[in-house]
Amino acid sequence: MFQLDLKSRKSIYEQIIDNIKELIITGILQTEEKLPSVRELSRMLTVNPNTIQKAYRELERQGFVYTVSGLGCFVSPPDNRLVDQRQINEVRERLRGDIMELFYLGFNEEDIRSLLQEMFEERGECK
Amino acid sequence: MFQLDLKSRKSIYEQIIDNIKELIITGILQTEEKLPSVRELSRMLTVNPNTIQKAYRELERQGFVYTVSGLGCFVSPPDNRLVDQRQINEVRERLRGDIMELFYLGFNEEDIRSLLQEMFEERGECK
Amino acid sequence: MFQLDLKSRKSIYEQIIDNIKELIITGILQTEEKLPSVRELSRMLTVNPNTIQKAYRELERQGFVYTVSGLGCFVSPPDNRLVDQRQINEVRERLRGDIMELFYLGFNEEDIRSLLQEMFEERGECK
Amino acid sequence: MFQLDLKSRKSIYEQIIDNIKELIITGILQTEEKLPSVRELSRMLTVNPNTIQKAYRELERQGFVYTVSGLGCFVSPPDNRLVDQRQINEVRERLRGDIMELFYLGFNEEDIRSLLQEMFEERGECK
DNA sequence: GTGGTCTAGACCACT
DNA sequence: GTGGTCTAGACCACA
Repeated sequence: MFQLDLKSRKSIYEQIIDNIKELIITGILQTEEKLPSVRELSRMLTVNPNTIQKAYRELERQGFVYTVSGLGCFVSPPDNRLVDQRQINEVRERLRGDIMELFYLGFNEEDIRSLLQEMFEERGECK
Repeated sequence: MFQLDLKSRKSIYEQIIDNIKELIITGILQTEEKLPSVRELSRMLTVNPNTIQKAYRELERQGFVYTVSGLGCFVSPPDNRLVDQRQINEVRERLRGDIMELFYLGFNEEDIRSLLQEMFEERGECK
Repeated sequence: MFQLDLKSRKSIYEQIIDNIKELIITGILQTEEKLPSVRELSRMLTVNPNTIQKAYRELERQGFVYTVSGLGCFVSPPDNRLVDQRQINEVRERLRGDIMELFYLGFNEEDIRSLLQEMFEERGECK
Repeated sequence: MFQLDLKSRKSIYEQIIDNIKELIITGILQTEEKLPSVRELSRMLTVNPNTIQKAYRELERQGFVYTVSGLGCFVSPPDNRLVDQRQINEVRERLRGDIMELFYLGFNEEDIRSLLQEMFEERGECK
């Protein structure tokens, strides 16, 4: 399904959230599709079940998945997902900082535009 | 100089790093300019000196400033920046995640491109 | 594990770094082996935990260990070492200074060569 | 005469000591040759005179130079220099650590031997 | 349990 | 004055 990077500074449950989000956003996990159970994913990633639980709970809070007691965890339809302006602003600010840092690292506008294009194409493929 | 957001999930020293980075990248702090001393900034932000020093040390590690013991902390000239591939990859990955999140939040490619253009223009102004 | 020299001019955290580096380089601490936790080593050496953490963080920065929050600190596999030219140059310069000092202290080229050979053999043994 | 590296982690007075030691060891500054006066060197390096003073005093303590009141500071003849076993051991230990670190950074015995040879030749030239 | 952050306050070396 | 190190002790998030 995906790999964790223990060496990363990101905590494990954040990595799980981000990975699953990405699988949903790119459409690899489709609406209403069932996610692996907590215990199953726990075994797959050799990670403490509590950690998986915490990630699932946060994904639910953000509206990406919903849980049916006794059945499991499923991908929400897109319009159930929580989209608030605050979240958009957060992403924008992060994006802004990263763009500035790329400039600082020697990238120019053109470089960044083609980097973006690359990412668009990469997304096109997984969709 | 800048304000801290104590409610932020970012730690204080990270906020300091990001703020100073931005002041340097946008040219508000110029090459060889002296940063406030550890104690001075500590007073300005009412933050413990150790926290400031931690931020300064990390900025030094990343090549944004250099420190002369007994004199203070100064903005590095651009060519002394530590540009290693690892750093670039980190930014790329963050950028990638943000772009994907924007898609999820309802942005399309065109929206993102104009967002980028906005940022380029904003940068043009402060330069 | 090792002893600190409180009379040394080297700071405590530097001594810790150097000692652990040596344990790793000589293979006494093996790849993926867990280092003592911050608090544990703190107790072993009767040194403040902050000081240990500073050492661990620097070792991480240099690529000798990696940290998993909540789990502990582990020896990096050799290929994850951060080998940047800057680091090599630092060692070279130190080496150069030491060689020159040996000349000054009355050693000649042959003396230094056999000193080197001694060190090679010593290393052969611990490997 | 020589350049200081303000970005270095070494303190300024240590850099001055090391540089002058090297000039003496390599013979660029010859026995009985007069060193620049404190004020003169202070201007040359744009460094506080107290810092120069401190470096000269330490060089004197180590036996590299001697001071004649009212006349200046002169290079000592080699046999006046202070050579104690403790000093030799310090250098040896540093050397040992550096060699080990080179191994860790991917150098093998042969690499190190030729590195050494390089340094010998470099020294031959300045002598 | 683990690491990560922060404060308050002390002491030292260097400029 | 400057930065650098260290301690003691607190609180948080994560596994």
